[in-house]
Amino acid sequence: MPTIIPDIVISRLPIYLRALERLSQEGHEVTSSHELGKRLGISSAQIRKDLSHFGGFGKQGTGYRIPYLKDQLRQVLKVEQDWEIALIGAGDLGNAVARYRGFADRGFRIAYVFDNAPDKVGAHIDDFEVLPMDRLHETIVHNSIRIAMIAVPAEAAQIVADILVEAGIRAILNYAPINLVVPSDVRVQYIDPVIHLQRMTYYLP
Amino acid sequence: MPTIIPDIVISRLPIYLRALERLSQEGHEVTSSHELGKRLGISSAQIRKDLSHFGGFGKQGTGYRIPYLKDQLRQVLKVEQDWEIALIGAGDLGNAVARYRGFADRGFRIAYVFDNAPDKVGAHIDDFEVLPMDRLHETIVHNSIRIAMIAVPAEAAQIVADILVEAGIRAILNYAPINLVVPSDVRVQYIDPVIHLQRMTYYLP
DNA sequence: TAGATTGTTAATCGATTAACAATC
DNA sequence: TAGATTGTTAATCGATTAACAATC
Repeated sequence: MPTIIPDIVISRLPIYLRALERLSQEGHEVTSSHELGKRLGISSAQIRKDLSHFGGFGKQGTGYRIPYLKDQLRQVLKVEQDWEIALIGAGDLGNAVARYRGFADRGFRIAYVFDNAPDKVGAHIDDFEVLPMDRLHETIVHNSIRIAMIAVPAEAAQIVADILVEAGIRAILNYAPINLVVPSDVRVQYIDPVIHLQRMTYYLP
Repeated sequence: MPTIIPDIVISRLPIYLRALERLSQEGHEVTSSHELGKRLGISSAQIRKDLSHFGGFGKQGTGYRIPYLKDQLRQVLKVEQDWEIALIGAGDLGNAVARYRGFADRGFRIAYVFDNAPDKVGAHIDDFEVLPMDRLHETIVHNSIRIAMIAVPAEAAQIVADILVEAGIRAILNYAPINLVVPSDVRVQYIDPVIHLQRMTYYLP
């Protein structure tokens, strides 16, 4: 697409895609901006507007064919094939992330797990072996990995991020509760449950 | 405060608080909207505007005293004391969440863990015992729990949410990758790593 | 005092919504 | 055809930014 799409639009596409996958599972073949909006608590106008940035995916009178729209969104988001991910940190959280079944079929596959604790290196989590941190750089470079997840303690997160960026990582999902400093062409997303909780307590009596 | 504060402002306050905690740890006593903004990639004007909704926390010429501002933000967000949380789901993810040390000192404490798998009920995760699901309702009511975290498979999440709402839960942090339907006076926040990843792949070449 | 930085106002920018012609 | 729903335009709404007087 020629014009630049607002990031806030991009941020909603995965939500639409997730809802469409759910609708598929429930046996639906077709949906409408109205139905989707009601499920998601979003106005139907916004959904139509968002989708129209990428083309006309629907039909007047009938709505959207779910398999087609899913496919189109996957293409837009570039998740038709699986991206290999490097996971750094094999503690409780890293373990849980490594075992999480939810990445499959949604565009991602954890390919390598790293840690620097001597008692963890060489251990197995399901099918993969925990690799030592000194193999991090070479592994990323060699396998052209573009995405990494950080699941190390806050103190180590920035150091890990620096190595990742240096090795060519361009997208980081950071589970450590600190802000990372990275070059502007590297994207970072944060997962910090406390941030979400604090956002809700404001409204509690 | 009399006027209603935009939710987008509220959503940034926990980020500010986290950054202030970090600055404290690094030994800073004072900061400015400019310094804070540079760290967070937010304009200084926005930070001043956001904070000014709740009062004048700074001093012209010198900026903000960090301990004072932290304190004020904690009060605004209602996280000066710890909220007790019920965690539902003691699988890999539930385990990792239950063991996570990051809730302490940020306003939260996991108080109860539930699961319905016979091999998990009665087991211990650190100091707490996994309770059976049929004790969920009574435990929440009895202890006036207001916040819950859902870490069960997607198929079970809505059923669990219904029980939680019925029992008086008013804020839910949902780790299951589905949209929950709840009454409008119940807040839900979602943690789905795939959503964040898909938001980043759009920008990858 | 001079320099710095706040809190706030007004201007700008951008996102959401309402409405409707097009059309399946 | 009649009913439904899209894609899009224009209007509204809200959020961000720029600028500056106040003042530490």
